[in-house]
Amino acid sequence: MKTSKVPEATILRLAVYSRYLEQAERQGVETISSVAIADGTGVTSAQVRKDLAYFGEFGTRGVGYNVVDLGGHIDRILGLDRTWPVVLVGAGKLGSALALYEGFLIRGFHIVGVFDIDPDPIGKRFGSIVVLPVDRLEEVIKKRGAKIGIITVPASAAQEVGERLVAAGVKAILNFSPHVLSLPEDILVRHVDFSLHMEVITFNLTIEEKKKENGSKAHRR
Amino acid sequence: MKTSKVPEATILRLAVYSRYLEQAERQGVETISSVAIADGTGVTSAQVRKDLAYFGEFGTRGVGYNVVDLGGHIDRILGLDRTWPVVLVGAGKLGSALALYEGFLIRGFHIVGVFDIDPDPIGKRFGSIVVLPVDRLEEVIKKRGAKIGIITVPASAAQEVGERLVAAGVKAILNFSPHVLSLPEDILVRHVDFSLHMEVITFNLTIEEKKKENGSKAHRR
DNA sequence: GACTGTGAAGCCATTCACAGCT
DNA sequence: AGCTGTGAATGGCTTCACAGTC
Repeated sequence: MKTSKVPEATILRLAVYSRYLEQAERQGVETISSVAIADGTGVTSAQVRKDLAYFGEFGTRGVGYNVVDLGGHIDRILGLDRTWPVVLVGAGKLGSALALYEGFLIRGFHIVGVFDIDPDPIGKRFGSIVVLPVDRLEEVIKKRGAKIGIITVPASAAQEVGERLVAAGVKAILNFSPHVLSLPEDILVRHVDFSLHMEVITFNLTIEEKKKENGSKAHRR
Repeated sequence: MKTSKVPEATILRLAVYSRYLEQAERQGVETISSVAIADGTGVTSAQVRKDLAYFGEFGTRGVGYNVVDLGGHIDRILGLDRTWPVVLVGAGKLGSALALYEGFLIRGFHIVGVFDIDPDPIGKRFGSIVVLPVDRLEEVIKKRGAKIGIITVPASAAQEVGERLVAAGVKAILNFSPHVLSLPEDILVRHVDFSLHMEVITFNLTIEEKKKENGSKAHRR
């Protein structure tokens, strides 16, 4: 019983297709080809068709895909055909930004609880919800049935927070702290580290520079 | 003149090794094996050795790697052996959080300018720097020699901001807006979309649920 | 004996190219 | 003719396994 045979890259692309289809739908497009989706999302048309083929046949040969239809299918595949209650621990700068992040709301991710250990931010409002002390974490997770948690606490507190989330019934965690969580295998953890992106950038910029240096060196002799 | 033959996955892992080595160094470890690095970062030891092999021979057979030494090599490879001036456009919630993000500072990414179109946040201080109007974007980029820009503006403004950054000399962009930028090929753009992570999570949670359903269905008949 | 560095094998994802439908 | 769906070919990354070194 493996988790699935679908590449993660495919899932990420499906999410991108979904956004593109929403846009096409807003523009009143009714039918769309794999080439059009590919152009709009920066992949190849064969890739689009292969990705969709993992889940069924959604198009009509000689015609293309019905935009609304395909969008619905993809959203169902991704689990976006419903709302997901999410709890967030760590009401610092980043936590506050995420609690109010519209991208989450639009896609059905509802922040139903924001928590902090520090008494300072407790009582603050983020939209309709109020920052609570971490003591009430378990209570809220259970009452709201949250299966997803977001961690935006400092590295030192991350592991403990992760364990409490799991103990209270959370099945998946989006971790923005720099600490690498060690949690049971069946818990889905995704680690977001902005510096990692920056480092890919600086690696490439550094290569560019080296190339230029070598170029001028070759020229010189 | 291809950009390089090194897989991006390798670069990302090098960044992770770098963090792990820093930690080992702080703990006073002098020598470390590929197995130890692998265990500490969740990869295989062969992977660690292969990744390093792209750039040279840094270890001693029968012994392992010198922690400080290897860390230095990796940081040089990633371009982390210096500081990088970075400008940030969009002083909203997320922009503020990033402007103060310690993870950047620690790794040598110095935010040397924060800009906004909205007059509201202008004049606000983030640490030592003050939010400026976007008119002064070009001036600051040139004066400080920034090659990296971060975009945290709404989708509607992202494209224009991207173009202005490039026109002023920025070579790489970390884009937090939901808009997919179209910029010259030689500009390195990395798109960060939190919802994408969430969608990978909901896809997997949805699969889990389906599995359980099928399990009980199979049981029932 | 321990551990690195690496060619070869294996595996997985992407691309190709075309048969099949409208 | 146009476009999807897919088996086959390709390409690239990861794992294996071992020769080389300390």
